Amino acid sequence: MSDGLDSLTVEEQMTYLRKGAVEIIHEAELEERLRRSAATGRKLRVKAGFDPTAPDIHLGHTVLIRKMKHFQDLGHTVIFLIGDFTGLIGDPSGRTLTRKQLTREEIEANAETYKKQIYKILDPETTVIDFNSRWMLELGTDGFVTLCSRYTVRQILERDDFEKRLSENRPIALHELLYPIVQGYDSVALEADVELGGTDQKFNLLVGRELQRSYGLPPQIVMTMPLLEGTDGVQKMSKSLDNYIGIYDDPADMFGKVMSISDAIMYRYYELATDIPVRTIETWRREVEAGRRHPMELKKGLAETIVADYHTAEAAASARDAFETVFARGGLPEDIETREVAASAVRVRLPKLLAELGLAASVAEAGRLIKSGAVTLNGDRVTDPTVTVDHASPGEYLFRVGKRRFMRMVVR
RNA sequence: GGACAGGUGGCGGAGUGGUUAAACGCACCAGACUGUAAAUCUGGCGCUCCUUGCGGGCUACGGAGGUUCGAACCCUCCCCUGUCAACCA
Repeated sequence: MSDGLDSLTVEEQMTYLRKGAVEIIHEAELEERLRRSAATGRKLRVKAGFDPTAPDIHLGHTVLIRKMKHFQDLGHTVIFLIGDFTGLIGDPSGRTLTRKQLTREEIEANAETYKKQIYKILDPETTVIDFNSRWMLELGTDGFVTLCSRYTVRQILERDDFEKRLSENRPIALHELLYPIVQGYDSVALEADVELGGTDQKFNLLVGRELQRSYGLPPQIVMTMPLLEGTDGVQKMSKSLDNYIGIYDDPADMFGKVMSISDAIMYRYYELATDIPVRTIETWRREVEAGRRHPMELKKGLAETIVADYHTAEAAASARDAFETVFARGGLPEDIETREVAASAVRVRLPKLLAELGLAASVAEAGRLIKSGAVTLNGDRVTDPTVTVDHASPGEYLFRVGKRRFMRMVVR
């Protein structure tokens, strides 16, 4: 899809880059820089920062990464910045306490994980990966103090989060105030032309502008992207809320998770997590509203598109087949995990067995699931938690817990 | 260092000596209804053991001790958070 995009006019490039963005500060500046870039051949330096502690990328992150890709498509330099120094602070949220310091090895390992994932979207040949400890450590304590002198407490406290916590009498650790400064200085060190971030990053991105100005550099253009809601459809997608779709989720999982989102949020996923043009999405939406298209079909299409993006078209097609088999026709998935167990004379109670097989979090939990009718053994619903399973002779058992947990146990 | 307020389950938030594994709400899980959607309704929501019983054991209300037949609740010390005060005495 990157073919021929570098021959677009500046107007066309602007349209391409605007897609999905919440805010661009300022459009005129971006346009000007694109124009100059076209004239001089100097590529824009586009930066986005990532947390070194959480290298598991989910669909929410891809909204930003896709935007990076758009710049890449236009021939600009994209810098994937791993905030290994910033990671010591942790972006202030009021919830996060000081994070544990990662070792060099852990950071390297996480970086590798990142690479594997982002190269599903970004071009491995041209993407620049950098670490902010590179210049932060070099800065030294004295340099850091000097850096801090360029910003005032009042300016930092403008940040909504700080203001809120202050008024609610909740603590703010001193080092949290430094986070925006460090992130802003990254833009100085990298001489960034553009910084991308989620809407929640706006303050930090703007600090970058101020600091660059203070250092006599042209202030970066700030572009914010929406935060994609998680599978619950309400809160932003995040690992800690367990409402995320990881791009490394296996095809069946990924397909199922997409299918579980609400119809209302489906269009947003289409818009932010796929490359399908907005016009097409709008057409579909109207068709659904007019009753000419079934929302479930549209959602299956979404799930298939997303799975294909991070796996393969074949994997996506078979995930769809499996989904239809299991849920539309009440059948069984093809690839049920099988556990082999040696025969023994011991009769094991079902709750304990389910816990041991990993089908329930604990024995107590398994008992509850059984009582609530969530468990079937070889297709028969079991509601008595005292049922035991015979291990004595070879045989095969098929467990189903809830709608989506299956396991086959073979006794030999 | 001082005065005052506060620290309860994933989160919010009741409870202030005795059926309190801890009200209620959110989140979460399961069931029903469906399109594995949403909404709605129902049940559940620390761990473990067994003879599954309004059963036994263990763990839990910032931490450590103590008082008591019995403590989240009272006392002591400690840790943490916030508010006020702080300098011209």
